[in-house]
Amino acid sequence: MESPHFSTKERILGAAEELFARNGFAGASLRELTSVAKVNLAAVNYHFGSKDNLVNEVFRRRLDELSAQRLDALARVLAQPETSLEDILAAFIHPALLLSLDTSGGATFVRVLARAYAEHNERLRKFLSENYGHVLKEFAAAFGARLPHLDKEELYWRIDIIAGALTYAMADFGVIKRRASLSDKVHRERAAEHLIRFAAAGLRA
Amino acid sequence: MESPHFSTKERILGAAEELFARNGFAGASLRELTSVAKVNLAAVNYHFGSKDNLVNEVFRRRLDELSAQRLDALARVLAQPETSLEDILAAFIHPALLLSLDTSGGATFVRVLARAYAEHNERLRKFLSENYGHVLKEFAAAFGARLPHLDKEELYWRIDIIAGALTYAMADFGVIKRRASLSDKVHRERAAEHLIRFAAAGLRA
DNA sequence: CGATCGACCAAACGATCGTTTGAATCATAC
DNA sequence: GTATGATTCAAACGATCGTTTGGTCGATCG
Repeated sequence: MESPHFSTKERILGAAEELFARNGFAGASLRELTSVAKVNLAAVNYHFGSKDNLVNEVFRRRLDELSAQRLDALARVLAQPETSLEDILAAFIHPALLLSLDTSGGATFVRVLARAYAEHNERLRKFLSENYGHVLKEFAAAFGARLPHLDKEELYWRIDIIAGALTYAMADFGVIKRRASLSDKVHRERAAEHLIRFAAAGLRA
Repeated sequence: MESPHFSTKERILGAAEELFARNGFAGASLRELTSVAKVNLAAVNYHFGSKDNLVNEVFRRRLDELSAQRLDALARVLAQPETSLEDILAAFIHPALLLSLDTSGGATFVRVLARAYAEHNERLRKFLSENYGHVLKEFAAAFGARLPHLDKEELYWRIDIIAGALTYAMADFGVIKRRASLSDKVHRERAAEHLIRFAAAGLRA
């Protein structure tokens, strides 16, 4: 699964990403995880202290860059003379799309992200909120400035729905499978286009 | 939690609904479950055979009626001289809204439903698809007849996004909490209104 | 060379899991 | 009243979980 020239910590993180996506956090055992990573069972506690902290590090490895890319893209479109809702939505969605196209684990991580939304794990939610909550806040402000006809409550509702739909779509949660003739790349790019148009229309309604 | 005049099977189903919503299917142990239900540990295997089958029965208890109500509502709006997208969406969403307002476990069950979407449990997905997949098929046909400008692929994508957003919204997945001044009933009714308008606009785009 | 320290390993720890067992208890029918 | 079948019960089963232990390996340095 993971080439042997990766370090022990990297192999553990890679296997964790894989198994967390497939079986959830509680459903992935350290024994299966260390077996996939080809490391000793005790290596997880040695390098990461505990399984809980391993979960945190799996997120930190990807979210630092994803959040930076999203904020970069947002700043870039806000610097334009005119910024459409579609631009802001693209700034949010495209970095996640790029990550989902990454062949070295990024695609798997997007599914792990969806797991985090779904499981109500209070410890994990706190970690994510404390470390990456400011990203959502900045996007909410950008939307709000361009939707003055929506009061704060209604705006929050719609952003909430968009975040849910995005998570759902990016993680391939749906029952409908892509057509075999379409490559994964094309499949995901179309999903992003649909989602942006869908969300923009919903926000303006 | 559950009044003692309920039968053992009913107390088990009620406690299972509660704990599955809070901790997921794998995360809810039979020991905590039977403790909440005030029944013996062995009662689950005696009355339901296994934990897996208990999960199935928790769904069957609610989904039979929910599916019937959705199909009833769909047939009713399709019998009208003119049927809008909003009508069809309401036929899908309103029964779930009613269930989420039910104070005797229905509200909890909606969160269990969202768990089923989130967890990729193959066994459970197969059970749900085999028993209730025809409902989604009928709604897809109704949408498709009114959206001739969308090819099949695009239509499926949008319905998929709507189903995800609905699941997300109804289960109160979002981080944004409702204002304390709003009652739960008003809160959920507004969510349904927003979702219907949002989804209709997205489908027409 | 011997000492040192981080990395790795097999093995075991205590806890918890779903499930099974066999006896006790209850209601119902004769 | 007593036999019968369904239900409930305490207790234990084997399996698996995250974690810890104590020792071994191997590179680095004085």
